[in-house]
Amino acid sequence: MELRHLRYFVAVAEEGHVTRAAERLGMQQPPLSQQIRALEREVGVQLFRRKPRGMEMTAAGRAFLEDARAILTHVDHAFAATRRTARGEQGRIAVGFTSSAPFHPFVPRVIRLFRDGFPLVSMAFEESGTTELVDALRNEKLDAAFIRSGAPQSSGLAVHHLLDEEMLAALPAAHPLARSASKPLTLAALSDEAFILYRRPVGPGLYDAIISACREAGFSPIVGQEAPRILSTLNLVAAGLGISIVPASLTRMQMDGVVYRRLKSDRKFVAPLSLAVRWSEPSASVRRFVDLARATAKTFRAERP
Amino acid sequence: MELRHLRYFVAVAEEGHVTRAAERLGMQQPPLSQQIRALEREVGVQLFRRKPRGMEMTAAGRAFLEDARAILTHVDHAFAATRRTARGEQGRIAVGFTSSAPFHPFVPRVIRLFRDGFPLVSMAFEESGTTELVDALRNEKLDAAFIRSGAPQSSGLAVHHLLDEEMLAALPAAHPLARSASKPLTLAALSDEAFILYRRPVGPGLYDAIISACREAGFSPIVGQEAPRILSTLNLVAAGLGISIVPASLTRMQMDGVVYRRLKSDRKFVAPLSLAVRWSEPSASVRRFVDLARATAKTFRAERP
DNA sequence: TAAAAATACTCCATAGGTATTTTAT
DNA sequence: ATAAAATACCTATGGAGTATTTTTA
Repeated sequence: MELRHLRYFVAVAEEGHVTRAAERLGMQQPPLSQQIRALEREVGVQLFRRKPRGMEMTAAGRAFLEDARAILTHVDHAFAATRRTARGEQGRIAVGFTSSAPFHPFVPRVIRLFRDGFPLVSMAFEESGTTELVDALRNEKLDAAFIRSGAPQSSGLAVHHLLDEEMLAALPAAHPLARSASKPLTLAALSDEAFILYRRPVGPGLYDAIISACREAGFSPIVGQEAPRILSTLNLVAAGLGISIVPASLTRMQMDGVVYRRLKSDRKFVAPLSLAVRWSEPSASVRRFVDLARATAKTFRAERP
Repeated sequence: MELRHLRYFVAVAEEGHVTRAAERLGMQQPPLSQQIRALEREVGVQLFRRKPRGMEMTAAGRAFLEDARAILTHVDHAFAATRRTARGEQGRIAVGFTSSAPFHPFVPRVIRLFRDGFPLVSMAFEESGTTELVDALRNEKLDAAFIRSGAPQSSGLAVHHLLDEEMLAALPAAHPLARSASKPLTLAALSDEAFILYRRPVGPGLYDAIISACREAGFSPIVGQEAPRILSTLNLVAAGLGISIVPASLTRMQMDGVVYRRLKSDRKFVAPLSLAVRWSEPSASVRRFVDLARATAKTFRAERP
């Protein structure tokens, strides 16, 4: 059986005459007659009663007509859906991010824009440490991940740098340096403080950025506690266990007992926000997502120079 | 596009290799390759990525695979359903009956047996007068109807006689003849009574049977009230407005104020119960229903000689 | 008898087969 | 170097066309 048989059957059923159906199909009557008979032979059921003035459907024919129509429209829908999928307008995309990423207003904005632009692409989200995210990308559990590193730490992934974000000192409110808000704080001034850092394996991007910035400022930071999630560092700072350096977007979390201060340094002290995807053969919706993220980052940078 | 393309696509998708898929399909690799390319060209979308060791589906290919499988199983289901319909095992059947028919235990029994034997045939029921039933059969609103006539009153219908049912006199409880239950009642004894009859146009079968039985007994019955439904006649009898003659199965309705008495006559005084169907091209499920009704009637007659 | 479907045949488009080349690791 | 897909070319099945016959109300 071929779809041709269904198309022919529907035409004959709707016209009630082989001759008229053949006309509608742009073919001759005899081959159409033959195909209909072939169909009846294959199903093993008489679908039409031959009357001197046309064809009349049997009960079995009426039953088959419904299915035939449904199958043909299903084929059309399948084609349309596949084309949309190829264009990236339909499908599914799983997005991950490190715990610090969603605080940056850029991230929800991109997701909102993507939702609006590609409503037929369903999205799934997951938050976890950078190493887990990278693994998930490799195993195809995720399609894209917002991370805080500028360059790919391992092959197989493409890391698109989107934005640089200023780093701020997070100090306990009781700390002496928390009061003198007038003059800018230098990194060097923090050389004797215990640093509370986001644990390296879960967030190597931020960790390394802080360590190397301190090195450039001429000292090796004293690492006190290490926290598993970015918000935990703020809790530890609030508890007076040390100071930390966090991306500026964290100020959205106004936490009691924590004071943020800008850092003055000769070099810009920033943390990157990037989007990592599998290097090879990303699906069209992932490409769309990356394109949208990069374009949005550009307008974002233009908004806040 | 033809179903062939879907079958080939599914095979290649499942095997991951054109060569292996060709083997499974019992054909050679090159024509299969060509058909897959033809499919991709028609959809306008790349469904596979050609790798040095096989074919890898794209996101669009995965989307299409689901639909392709669904379409192919839909085709199988359509075939199976059509065959069942042709065998009368699936479909829909609309059954009508005159108001007196459902009291006969035969009718619910047939319906129950049909339900059990052909669970995929959905049934619809309708009760109305014989003329309406006949019209409904002609307009294909009904497929079969239980009526009370022995022969087709109009062409286009086949009337299958199923059972003969004894007719009883229904008398008001206060009536003198209602007491002497010992000696059999003759029709002639009722010649001076007012007959309450089921209105002729709604039930010509019963009406004519009663009139002609009276004629044979040597009198023309005095027709008092006419009732639109068989139960109404009993109400009128109970009210003392006259006597009536009804099929024996009506005794299932034990109505206060009505007494039933058997009739003694030289000829058997019976009312027929028949099943009417369209004469031409009944659907297989209707044929099944008729066959079952006739077979059941036979066993029924054997049970109650 | 007349309109429509079925049959008989012819033809050719194309699905499928055979042999070979190209491709990518 | 090798496995697999693509290309080139050939064959033949069967879908479609033409002419004619059969069917039944």
